[in-house]
Amino acid sequence: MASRYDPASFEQKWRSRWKEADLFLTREEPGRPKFYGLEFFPYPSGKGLSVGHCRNYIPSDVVCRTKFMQGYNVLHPMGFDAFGLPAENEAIKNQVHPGPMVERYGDTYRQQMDLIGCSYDWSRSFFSSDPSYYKWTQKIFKLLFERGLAYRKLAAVNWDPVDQTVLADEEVIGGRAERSGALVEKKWIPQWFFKITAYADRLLSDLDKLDWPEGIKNQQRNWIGRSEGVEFTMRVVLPNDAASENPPLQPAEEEVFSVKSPDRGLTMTVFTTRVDTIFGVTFCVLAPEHPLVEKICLGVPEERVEAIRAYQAQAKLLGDQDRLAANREKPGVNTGAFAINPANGEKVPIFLADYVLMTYGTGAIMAVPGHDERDYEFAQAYGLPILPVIAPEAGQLDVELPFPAKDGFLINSGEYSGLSVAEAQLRLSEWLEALEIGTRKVNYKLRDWLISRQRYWGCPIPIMHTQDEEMQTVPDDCLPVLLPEVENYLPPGDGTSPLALIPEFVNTTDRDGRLAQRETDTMGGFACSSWYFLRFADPHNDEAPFSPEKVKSWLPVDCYVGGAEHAVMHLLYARFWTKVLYDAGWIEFDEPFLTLKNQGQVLAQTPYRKPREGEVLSVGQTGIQITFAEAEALPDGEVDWRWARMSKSKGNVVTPEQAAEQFGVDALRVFELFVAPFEAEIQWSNEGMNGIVRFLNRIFRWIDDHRSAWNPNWKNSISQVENSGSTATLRRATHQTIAKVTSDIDRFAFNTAVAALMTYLNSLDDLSKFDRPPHADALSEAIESLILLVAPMAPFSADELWESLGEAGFTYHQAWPKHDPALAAESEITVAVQVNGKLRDTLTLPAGTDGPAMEQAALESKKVQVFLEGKVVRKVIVVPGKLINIVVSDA
RNA sequence: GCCCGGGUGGCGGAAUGGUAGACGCAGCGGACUUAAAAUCCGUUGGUAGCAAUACCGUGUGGGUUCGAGUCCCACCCCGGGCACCA
Repeated sequence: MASRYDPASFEQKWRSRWKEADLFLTREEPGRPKFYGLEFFPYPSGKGLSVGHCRNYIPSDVVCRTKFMQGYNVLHPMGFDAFGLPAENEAIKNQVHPGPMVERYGDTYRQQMDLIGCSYDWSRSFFSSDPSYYKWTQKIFKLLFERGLAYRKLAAVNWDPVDQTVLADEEVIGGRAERSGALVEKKWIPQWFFKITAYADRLLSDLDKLDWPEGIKNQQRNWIGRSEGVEFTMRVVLPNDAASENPPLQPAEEEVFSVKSPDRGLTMTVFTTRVDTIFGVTFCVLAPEHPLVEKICLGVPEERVEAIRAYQAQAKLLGDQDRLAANREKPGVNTGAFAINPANGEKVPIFLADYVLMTYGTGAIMAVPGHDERDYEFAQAYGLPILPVIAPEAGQLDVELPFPAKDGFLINSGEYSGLSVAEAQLRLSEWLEALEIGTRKVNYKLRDWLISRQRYWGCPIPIMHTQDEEMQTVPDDCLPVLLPEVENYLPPGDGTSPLALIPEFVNTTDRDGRLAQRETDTMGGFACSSWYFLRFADPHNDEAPFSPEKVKSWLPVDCYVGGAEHAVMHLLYARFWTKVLYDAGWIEFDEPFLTLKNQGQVLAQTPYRKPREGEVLSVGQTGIQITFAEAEALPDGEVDWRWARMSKSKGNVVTPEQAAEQFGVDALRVFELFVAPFEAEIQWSNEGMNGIVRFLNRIFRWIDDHRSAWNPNWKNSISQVENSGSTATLRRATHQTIAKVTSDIDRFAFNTAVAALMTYLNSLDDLSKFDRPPHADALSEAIESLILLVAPMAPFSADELWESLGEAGFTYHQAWPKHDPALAAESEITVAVQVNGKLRDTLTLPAGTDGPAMEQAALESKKVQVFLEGKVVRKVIVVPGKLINIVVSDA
């Protein structure tokens, strides 16, 4: 009999029974509400799951199990993000083929997820590397291509000279390859992009309708980086170009930067968000690779050209990371050319400097050193004039520069002086527009999504290059373009894809039957994870990526759970694809994830020590991490134990297998739910786990002690039971707990839900203080409620307890308890009595005591009267059922 | 530098503007035991007091309010993200 929590005796039994019964097969009964609970698509690493990863899966599982018991049709699927660089790199390291390797790793994940009791419908599972899945990834690529949202252009990639391979941006940290540690070089290769910038505005504005953590939404807003400003054209004059001294202003052109033939006068277009500072322009800056530089070189003296060329060469060598390094002095070069400020006709020098980026705005700026910190630094370095044109107060002339703030008034700005910044921005933009040299414009920091990888292990891009150098999509009936089975998939090292070395793959025929060559790039892993949540609704469809009806019945995802590290990449890409599919009419919603939750990490005690003589700590490093064996060997005082994120490299990982062995799965689950709020970090501790084991033990014992009272038909007879004494007390506790646990799970407050169950258990033990035990039906209600309320959190124990009552089947199939507010209501209220806001007494009064009666009882209190002596009562605040505050003052 | 979070007992944490510290861990006292473990009961913010009780307490300083951990302003510290985007 189950008299204590002995997981070894029942866990495996229930795991097998759930499997035999296909317990978690998705129910699709008409007439029930639906709930789609999903966790981030994991890449199955060879290291397996730690109890840290479980923090993602357990809470989500609790919600899905609860929703099912509440009568929902629940979709709770799991699959694996198998394509991509992490898998390929690991396979290279192990000298195996990535396909079988990843499948093996996925199986391990699945076993571990089953171990911890996740309620996944495995019949819907897939790997993103399955041809039956990536066929449809290719189909969606074609849709993007056909809608003009996938294009190919020459672009710089991150090249790792040690590993001889291209790296994704996220594999480059601080300019160095994450794995090899080599300085990443720039390499120019034709690349595929998705035109996510076309959706920038919608991706930004639709954030407002999502129930996501504010921090994540903010990160996306920053990443998209919308800014409103003005783009306008400036005339460019060259030193030996006397003819162009005073030509008329040319109208603005459509293109981003307009370059005109020298005989008609050169112009440059700049973008600014601070058109109000236009009178403060003392120079202009072009990005080093700006096309106008070529024209300028034709009209400046030879020594200038040499300096320009030298600077361009130097700038080209620098990787982006070096360029963006903090606190770096700003190098640049004076071109010798000048721009004319349209506001005041002044001639200012044009510089080249790499602090201006060719990839943002027009690649050219008007520099206002008085009101921009970057321009200020540059002006100081090159001895350029710095002029104040905005002051905190109207008319104030002594402004401390740089003054970048936007709340101020114009000075030194001709007829615009005295206006506020906002007013001046409006008037000056209108003026530039009227002159037809400028236009208001919105720019985004967001860049197009670089999708191609010159690597083997990815979804092939379904494009053919014809003999006429056209690009054709592979016809639907030829999909999928299968990834060829090869022995050697190593990158060749020259920046081409390994697929390019396989003639049988490359050579094909185009739609007209002529010879053609396949695209040999593959898609980065983020493409595959941008639609997997749709496939789960209809995972075995071989006619289409999904049937619109099935997607309509399950999507959007009601609750999406994963780590905050995917705040921008995956979540932005998935939103983008969803909007494209919506625009194409494939689906009827344009946001995939209504609610998003980020779980906190799991930290473990990790040993560090102080640096020894001769050891130098790098910036930000506060100690030297040591192994547990080293820590053992050192004297206590020399080891500095800190909380650090669990990771294999730190040697502080606890696996779910270890936790299950030592404490049982249910203890693991309840611990992770209880020890801190869902979003917060938790600290792994064996003492904490022991506390949970104690709690589970007490549940088993209490139910064992009261099993003789169990009446399976209590629901039919309990309404006849007199509700008084210990029976009333018990039923009140039961119904209060049902209410609390239900609402806490609903709001992801699992820690307080567990606490409520612990409180409940304490009150069950207190029942022994009554002379008469509660009625057997009330006890039965308590037994059943307790088992069912813990079931989503500790499902193995719940089923074991349920069976120990003589009941058949699974708690998963029982209806979630409902609370009766009348039974939950307190018969007495505890009222706080304050004098001048300080607590002086608490009174116990019958529930429903009205305000005046409360006030009277408070004034009669002896403890209170002590504080009223010699005072005058000015006012009495009464919060019915809660509190009385008597405001007094000296007489 | 900018943008988000967050500072509450020895520790993890709880608290729709209304009794701060629920619940748990650790500690202390006791019961059971030959003993220990386990279990059970009690106790535990600080200071003073035999006690009743009083005073002080939610990072710091102000403010709003009958009443502030909670709202507002300024600042300090910690964690995370972004970082020359004109």
